[in-house]
Amino acid sequence: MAVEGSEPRHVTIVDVARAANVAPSTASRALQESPRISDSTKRRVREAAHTLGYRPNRIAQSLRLRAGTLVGIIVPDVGVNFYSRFVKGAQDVLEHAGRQVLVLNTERQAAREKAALRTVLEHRVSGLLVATSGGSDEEVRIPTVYFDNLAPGRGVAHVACANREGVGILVDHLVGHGHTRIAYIGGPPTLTSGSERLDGFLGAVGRLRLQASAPVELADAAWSPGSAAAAMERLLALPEPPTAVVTSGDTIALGAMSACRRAGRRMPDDVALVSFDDPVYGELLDPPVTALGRSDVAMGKLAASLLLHALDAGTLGPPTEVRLPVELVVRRSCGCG
Amino acid sequence: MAVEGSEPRHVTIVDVARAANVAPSTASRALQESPRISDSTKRRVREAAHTLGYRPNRIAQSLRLRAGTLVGIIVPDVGVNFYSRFVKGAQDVLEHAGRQVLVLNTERQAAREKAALRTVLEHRVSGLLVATSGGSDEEVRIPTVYFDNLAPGRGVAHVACANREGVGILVDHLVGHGHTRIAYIGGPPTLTSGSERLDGFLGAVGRLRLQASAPVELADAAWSPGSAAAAMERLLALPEPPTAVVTSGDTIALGAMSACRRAGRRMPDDVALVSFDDPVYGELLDPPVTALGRSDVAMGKLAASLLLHALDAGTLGPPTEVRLPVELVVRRSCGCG
DNA sequence: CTGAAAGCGCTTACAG
DNA sequence: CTGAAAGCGCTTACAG
Repeated sequence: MAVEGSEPRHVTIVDVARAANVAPSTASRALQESPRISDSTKRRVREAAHTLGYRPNRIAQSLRLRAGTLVGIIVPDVGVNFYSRFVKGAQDVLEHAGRQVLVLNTERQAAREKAALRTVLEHRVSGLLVATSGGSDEEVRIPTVYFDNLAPGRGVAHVACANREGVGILVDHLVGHGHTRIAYIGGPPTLTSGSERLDGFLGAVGRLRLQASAPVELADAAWSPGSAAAAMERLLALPEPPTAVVTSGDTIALGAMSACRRAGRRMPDDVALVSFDDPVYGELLDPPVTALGRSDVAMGKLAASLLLHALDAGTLGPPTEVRLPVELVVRRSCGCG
Repeated sequence: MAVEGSEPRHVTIVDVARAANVAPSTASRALQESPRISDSTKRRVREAAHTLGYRPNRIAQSLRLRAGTLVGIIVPDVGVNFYSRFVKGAQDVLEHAGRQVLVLNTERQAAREKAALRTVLEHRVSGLLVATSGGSDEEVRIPTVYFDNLAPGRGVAHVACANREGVGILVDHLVGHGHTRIAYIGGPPTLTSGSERLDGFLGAVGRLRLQASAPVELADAAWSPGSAAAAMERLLALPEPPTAVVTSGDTIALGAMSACRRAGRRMPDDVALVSFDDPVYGELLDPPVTALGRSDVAMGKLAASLLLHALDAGTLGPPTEVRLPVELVVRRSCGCG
C-alpha cells in the first residue's frame, strides 16, 4: 500500500498535448473551449485529458495570468461564531464565483494581523475581507472590504450592521414594557461595534430622558461571558439595580443571564434582558432570548458580493458603506409572551 | 484618493537586483540568507528590498519549487462550532509552520465534496485535512489526515475522539446516580461519530444489562436541535419514559433540553441529561450541562501536527489512528451538585 | 563570492 | 484551424 519511490509527477498540459497529438497551445485552447479549435480536436484533447486524469495547475495559471483566484479573509478568531458564520457566508458566494478562500486568524493581536496581511499579499490574493482588531493602519493596495470593525476612508467597501439603530430598537422595546431603569453591558468602545452600540444606547436613553437611571458596564475586549457576568454582578449590587438590561452581543447576554441565575434573580420578572446578536440557539435558552437577529452569514455574503463587484468593476471612488438592517426577534427574556 | 490609471505592477526580485546592482540570482540568494553571499551584498540587497517594498511572489516560488505552502481543509460546515474550532486549532499550528489554510465547505453534499477536492488538488496543496460527509470514496494522492469521520485505510492519519469509551463514561455516570431507564439520542449512524457513539451506548447498556429499558432515538443528519427536540418528545411520550438521557452531541443536548422545558419536565429531577461534546457555553446553560469536554481545537492542532509530520517524513505505511481521550466535565444536568 | 541560463506549467500574442 | 515562441517571477544547478 505504501507509495514507493519517487513522487508520481503530475500530469501536465504537455502530457495531454502529446497524447492528443497536438501542440500544448492547442491543448490549452481546446480545454478552454476556444471557438478557434475544431470540434474533433477538442474532443481528442478532452479525452486525452480525461484518461490521463489531467488537473490544471492553478499555480502556473495564476503566475501566467498574473491573477489568481484566491481571496483572503482576516478575522480575529474563527472559533467565534460570528466570524465563522461570516466566513461561511463569504465562502459560499466566493466559491460560486470560482474563488477560494485563505483564512487567517489574528487572535486580536496587532503583530499577527500585520503578519497575516503580509502573508495574503505574498499569495497575491485578488482581494481581502477583513475584520481588524485595530492592529494595522497601513493602507492595503488591493481591493478590500472591511467588515464588523470599520476603517474609515479605506478599502472599497465597509459593511456592518445598523449598530446605533439596533440598540435603539432594543431600548425602545424595553421601554414599551414599562422599564425606566435600563442598564447596558457592552464590549469596550475601542472598535466599531463596541463604540457604536454604546453610542446607540447613550443616544436612546438621552432621547428618552432616562440617563440618570441608565448605568453602563463594560465587558472585556473579547466580549467574554465571564467578564459580562462580572459586569452584571456589579449592576445587581447597585443600590437601585436596573429592572432591565441591554447587552451588546450574544456572549455578553449569556454571561449576564448566568449571573442573574446565580444571584437568584428571575428573568424576565426580576430583570428583563434584550440583546444584540441573537445567540446561535437563542430560542433554546431559558428564558428564550429576545434579540436582534444574527446577520453574520448575510454579512459574509454581502461583503463577498461587494468585493466581487469591485474586482470586476475596478476600484474607483471612496468606499461604499453598507449597513445591514437589524430585526428584533421577540421571545421571552424581555417580558413578552 | 482614488487609484489612477494602470495597476502599479508589483516589485519583483529583478527590480531589487537592479537596485542593489547584482544579478537576480544573487538577490534571491541574499534574501535567503545563503552563506555563499558576502555580508555587504546581503545588506545591500536587503536594503534595496526594503526600500522598494519587495514582497516575494509565492505563486512564482511555489511553481519553481514545485511545492507550495497551502494546506486544504474540507469540512461539512464552517458555521458549526465543532468545525470552526477545529479550523482554528489547525490554522494555528499550520501558521506557525509557515503554512496557510484553504478552507472549503461542502454543506454535506457529495457533489460539493468532490468539487472541493478537485479544487484543492488544482491548487497543489501540500496536504489535506478532511472531515468527509461520506461523499467521496476516491483515494486522494496527497498526504491527508481524516478527522471526525474516518476513512478506513486511507490517508496518513485518522483522528477522532474516543467515541465508544466516551459514551460508556456518560452511561456509567448516570448509573452512578441510580438511573436504570436511560435513553439515547444520537446522530444517525451513517458516519463515524454517529455510529461509534451509538455503538458505545449499546455496548454500555448491554454490559450493564439495561437493554430492555434503553430506548434509542435518532436526530437528523445535521444533528439539529430541532430534530433532537422531536426525538426527546418521542421519549417523553413513552409509556415508561426514561429518567435520564445521553445525547451524542452539543446541539442534540440543546434540543433535548428545550423539549424537556417545554414539556414542563424539570432537569435533572424529572429527567437527567449528560452529553458528548460540551456545548460551547455549557456552564452557562440552565442547568449547567454535564458533558465530555470539547476536543475540537485540540483535534485541529493534533491533525495539523500529524499532517506536518507526514509532510516532512514522507508518507509510509498504513495510516496511524489517533483517539483523543475524553474527560467528563461534571456540572448539574446529571443530578450532581 | 557572483552571474548567466534553464525551467517550474501554463497561456496568449504572433505567425502561418 | 494549429503551432512555435515568449514570458509570468522565481530558484538552483552549473560555471567561473
